[in-house]
Amino acid sequence: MTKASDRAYQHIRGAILDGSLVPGAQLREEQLAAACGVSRTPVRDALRRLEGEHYVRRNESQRTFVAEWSLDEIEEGFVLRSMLEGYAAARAALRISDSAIEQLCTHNRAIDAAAQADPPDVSAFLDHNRAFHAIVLEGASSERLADLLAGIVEQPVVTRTARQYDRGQIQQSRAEHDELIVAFRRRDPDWARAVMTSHIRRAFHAYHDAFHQRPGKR
Amino acid sequence: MTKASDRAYQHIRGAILDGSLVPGAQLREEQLAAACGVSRTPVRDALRRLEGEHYVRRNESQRTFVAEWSLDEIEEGFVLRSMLEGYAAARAALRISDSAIEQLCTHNRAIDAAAQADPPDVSAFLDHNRAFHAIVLEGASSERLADLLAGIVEQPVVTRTARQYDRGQIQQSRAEHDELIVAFRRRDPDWARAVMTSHIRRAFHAYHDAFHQRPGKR
DNA sequence: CGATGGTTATTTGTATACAATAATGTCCTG
DNA sequence: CAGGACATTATTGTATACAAATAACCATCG
Repeated sequence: MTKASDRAYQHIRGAILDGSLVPGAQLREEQLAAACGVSRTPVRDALRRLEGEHYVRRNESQRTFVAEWSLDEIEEGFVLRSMLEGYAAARAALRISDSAIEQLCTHNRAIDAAAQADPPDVSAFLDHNRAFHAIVLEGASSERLADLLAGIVEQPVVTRTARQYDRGQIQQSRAEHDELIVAFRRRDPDWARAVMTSHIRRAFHAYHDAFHQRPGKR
Repeated sequence: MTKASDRAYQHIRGAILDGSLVPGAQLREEQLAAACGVSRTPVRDALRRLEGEHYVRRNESQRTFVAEWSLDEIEEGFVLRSMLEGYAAARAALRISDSAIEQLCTHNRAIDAAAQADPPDVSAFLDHNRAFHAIVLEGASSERLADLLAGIVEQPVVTRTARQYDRGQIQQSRAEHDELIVAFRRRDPDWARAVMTSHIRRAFHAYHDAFHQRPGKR
């Protein structure tokens, strides 16, 4: 997108991700336009894009709201993500370049460092974790698959989960990444798929524990 | 969407599906606006929507073209569709209502009739086949899944394939649908998934035969 | 007191004018 | 004649005014 419409997109998306726009809140084009310093036209573009990426929803009379997620919908997201990202890992096992595998190692070393920092550097973990998964997806070299996953992965609620990861959970992620790297080195698509599926599945349970079992604890 | 923007969407989408807008053709907003009898604003909305559904693509300088599909991309579409629609069938096996199963039977009887007509009524087959798959997806009761599949299923090239189905292929489809119905009656998600995966996979080979092996024959 | 109808206010949809950017063509120069 | 700078044209992006649709409000009636 170009300048103004991109600015609106970043602004609104950022506000949703950092929680200043809460789920269920109504988004008025004129108000957003004022907040972003642009006119309604690029705001409308941004809202359509955010709707496609499931950050916002529109009701039957075309009014726009920050998306609210039920537990069922969130779990369904994790199931779909594990299926698609597992498939991505399988494809990547057969296609990823050695240099890309090296990059995976680099990011995973950074994740290890983030885990060992005191206190653990969760923000660094999030960044390198994101980069790690992006490289895997890139290695799958399927635009269509990347497109499907783009609409699933970035849920504010999921990001908030990972933000609460403790040292042990970060180390566990790192270990799973390491196993994936070995599967890649062996060019074993079935193994890669299984590791990735399990990795995502574990993330779901981390989310579930954090927000539905014993919220706030541990 | 509302009136004008919906009209533009239908018009452009229809022109792509019936081939009057060929893959690779550039779409100019002003020209489309004139053709649809609306202004550029709703045309822009329609193009964004069609971009999300992969009917059109935009190049790096924001110009829009009718999407072109490589063989690899088409096969990838079939793979993803078999995976997701297989999962939909598995979910549906555990959730679909008896009355929905009855509807599936009705549509499949209509497909049988279409196969036995002389000449086979391919158009009726396409309609009832579409309805059949829609009911399965409905039975899966996952909005998110429905959303992902929406962006994959309706490829002009795929529709063109099915339009060339002969009597035997229609009968084969009907038989696979019947087996799926039995799997639903037994509430067996694994069976349902396997049948659906196989069903889609066969469709891919029908496409491949029709357009890449011996075009026009059989 | 609740429901219903109509009036007002709010919000989104559309058209249009103008600005910005990319593509195209032309003319000069080596 | 090739290549490149510049002017011209084509195309998309943005702002704004107005129209249409929807929701909110209030009064009136049962």
